Amino acid sequence: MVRKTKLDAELTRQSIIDAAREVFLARGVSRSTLEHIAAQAEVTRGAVYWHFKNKTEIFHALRDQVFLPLIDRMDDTLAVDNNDDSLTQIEHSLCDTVHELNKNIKMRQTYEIMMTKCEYIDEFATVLQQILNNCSSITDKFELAYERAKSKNLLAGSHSPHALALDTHLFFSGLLHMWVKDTDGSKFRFQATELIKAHINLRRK
Amino acid sequence: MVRKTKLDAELTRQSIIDAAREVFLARGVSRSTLEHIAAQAEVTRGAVYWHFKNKTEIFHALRDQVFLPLIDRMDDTLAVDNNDDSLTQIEHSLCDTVHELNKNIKMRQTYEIMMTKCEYIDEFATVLQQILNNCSSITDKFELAYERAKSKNLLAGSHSPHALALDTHLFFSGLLHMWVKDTDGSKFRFQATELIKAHINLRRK
DNA sequence: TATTATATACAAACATGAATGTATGTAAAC
DNA sequence: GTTTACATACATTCATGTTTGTATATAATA
Repeated sequence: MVRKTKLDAELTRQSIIDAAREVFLARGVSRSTLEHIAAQAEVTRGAVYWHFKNKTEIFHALRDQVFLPLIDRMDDTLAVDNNDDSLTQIEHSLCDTVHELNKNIKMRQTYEIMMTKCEYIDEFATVLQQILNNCSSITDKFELAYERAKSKNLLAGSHSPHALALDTHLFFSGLLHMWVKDTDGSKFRFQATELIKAHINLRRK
Repeated sequence: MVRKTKLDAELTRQSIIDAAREVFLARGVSRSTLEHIAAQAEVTRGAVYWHFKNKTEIFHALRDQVFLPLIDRMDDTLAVDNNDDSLTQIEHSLCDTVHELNKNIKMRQTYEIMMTKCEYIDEFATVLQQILNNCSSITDKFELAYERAKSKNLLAGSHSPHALALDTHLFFSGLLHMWVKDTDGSKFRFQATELIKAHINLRRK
């Protein structure tokens, strides 16, 4: 078989991305060769070079497919200003993210790659900056939610929504990092939801 | 010059480690070659191979020099059961770590390498496990300190020392990650101390 | 103490493998 | 007939590990 239909080609492209995810996860980005990826996708390097300029481009394609949607999703669950308890809303947003990571293997693997199997240098360094930006966007959403909680008199103590939001953001960053590193699930994954609840309960009146 | 005195040789060894830190930071561990490191240390690869088996061994030497001491230091500041306010003790322990990272360039660079410039695969994977272990050791120390705080009736609310310790640990993990990524210091570094204070104040009665 | 032997601390050269990118070939889709 | 979607072959670079050479520090010996 040689020349495929457009659909076939798109499937090939996707299978290369999927293969890259497996290979990156197993060998780390830098030690993964295009030959590894091609073999895993059951094509030759020719196909890989046809669809992608180089390994970096595959990496970015992989990232865009699952990482960005997760950010958007968090944004969404936080944005809605329904008449729910705002603290519960934050809690749900965090739990939802963890839940999504739990059930979505591709997303989980991609996250693991991005956090522990790649080096943020040169062309990857910009990714770090993007992560920081996404983070401050999410922190802003937290802050708004905490402000709503404050105005509804749901908060214990008299802490500023801004400080609370930063604290929650750092907590969740830490949780995600540990969640990813805890591959056997014995330390964090099994109790992630409880940790989130406890974190939010610290703030409840 | 060829054969040096034992002291000279030790200086050479150290300069190779220092060179590796610079090179790792600039190019990432995987893209750093022994030639790069040798050049930075102003020796040849012959010297590098004399002192180290390979790049991995240099990495571990680098890590042991600054990473382990930092863990020990945290352990120490937390272990003492003086009659200080236990919450302040935790706060000081965290601030002290941040302060150390601020003033100790080598430590800061090494931390940055370990967090964003290396891939945790194969021989490095064990490092991840060690990190997790160190973390739970520190979490235990937090928990003991929170128990002391509770018995002295310093805590707001009725949260368990265990939950508080985990929350603090995750907060601090997140903070360190962001602190490292925030290389220009505009988002986290400048207010790390305030963030820590705010985190602890959430717990104060 | 002077001489000799040996191990040390590298430098320099070499040999090898592996990854990359490119160029070319080709059969089927359009 | 032309372009597409690859496979195959080729050229080049580059990093690694090893081997060899060598001047000197240091230990052994006389």
